[in-house]
Amino acid sequence: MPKRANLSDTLCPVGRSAELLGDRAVLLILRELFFGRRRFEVIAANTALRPQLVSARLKLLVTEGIAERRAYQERPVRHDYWLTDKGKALFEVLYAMRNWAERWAYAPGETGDGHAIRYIHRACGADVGTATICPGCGASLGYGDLKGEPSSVLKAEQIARAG
Amino acid sequence: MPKRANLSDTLCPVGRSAELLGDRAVLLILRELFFGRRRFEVIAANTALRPQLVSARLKLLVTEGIAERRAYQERPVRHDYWLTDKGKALFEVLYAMRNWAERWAYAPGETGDGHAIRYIHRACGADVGTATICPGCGASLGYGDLKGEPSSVLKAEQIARAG
DNA sequence: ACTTGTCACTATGATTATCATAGTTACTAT
DNA sequence: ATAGTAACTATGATAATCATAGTGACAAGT
Repeated sequence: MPKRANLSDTLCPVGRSAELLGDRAVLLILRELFFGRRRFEVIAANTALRPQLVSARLKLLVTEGIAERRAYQERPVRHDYWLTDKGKALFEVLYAMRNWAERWAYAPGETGDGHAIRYIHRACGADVGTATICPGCGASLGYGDLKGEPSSVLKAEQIARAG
Repeated sequence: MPKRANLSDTLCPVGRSAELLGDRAVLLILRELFFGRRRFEVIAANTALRPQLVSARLKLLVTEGIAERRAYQERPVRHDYWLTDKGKALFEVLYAMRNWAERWAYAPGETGDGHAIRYIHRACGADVGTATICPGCGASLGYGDLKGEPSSVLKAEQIARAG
């Protein structure tokens, strides 16, 4: 591709988000980070992206202040990637994407019964479905409040990919 | 690019959404459709995307059941594009993207005072800020409930693009 | 000491999506 | 007959992504 027009200089907030999020690799890597998978090889395996792409996008996420590269051990030095606050704030976007897909992107029965990923409100244990306000206790829901639980069919796929 | 791996066959809902939404052109065109801009030339001008791209993505959105191509006049036949229910359901995603950018993607003072786009709850007139529940009346907010009002600086940019 | 293994990448060459610019089709208006 | 508009399509150049392979730094095992 030629040099894409840069959207960072538009004043439109959707345009600015699109500059970052309008990229499959970025979205998949963010998904991994939100699932707590922080290591390069794990991310590459789960997303099925080539290492150069993972490398390039992680660098981008770091320079954009969305992820942070940390050494998790010395000798040998090994690094992993953590979401910053700016990165964690993207949870609402990924959650909205998940909610849309749960409703619109599956054939009937494809996920077994119920959702491909169930989200549980840690504080009260309620299955929140696709809500942004806990149907059990009324609390508003953000990253950290929820625990994602893949359905058995999705879990099987993830194991196949990792293996 | 070579044939990308297709994400539609993953069971992960974020992956399925990413297959569609992980594309700058798709996001920008959706933004236009949500703003009620339905005609090819208008979309192309506002997004600054080349007509082939607009054409290709609109076709994709139609085959995915997200947009619908309608004739708005005969003699000469002219078409425009409307969001379907499946498309309208993507509002939460775009709204989350806007909310994230309003908080994280601007330098201080860059939008004048306040947000780049203000959203007003049609029913009660309250400025909802970045909420998903109206702070004025407590109603939950979806597409159709809100009226987007670009700030003066953003409006100026849009006029410049269209002109 | 030497092989094997792991992690986090980088290198190379092929493919193809997107770009910039221009052209097309089908009609209306003057 | 000429000019204009809407909604595209065609062509050739450029660069992002692909598939496959390789690298560097270290650890563990024989």
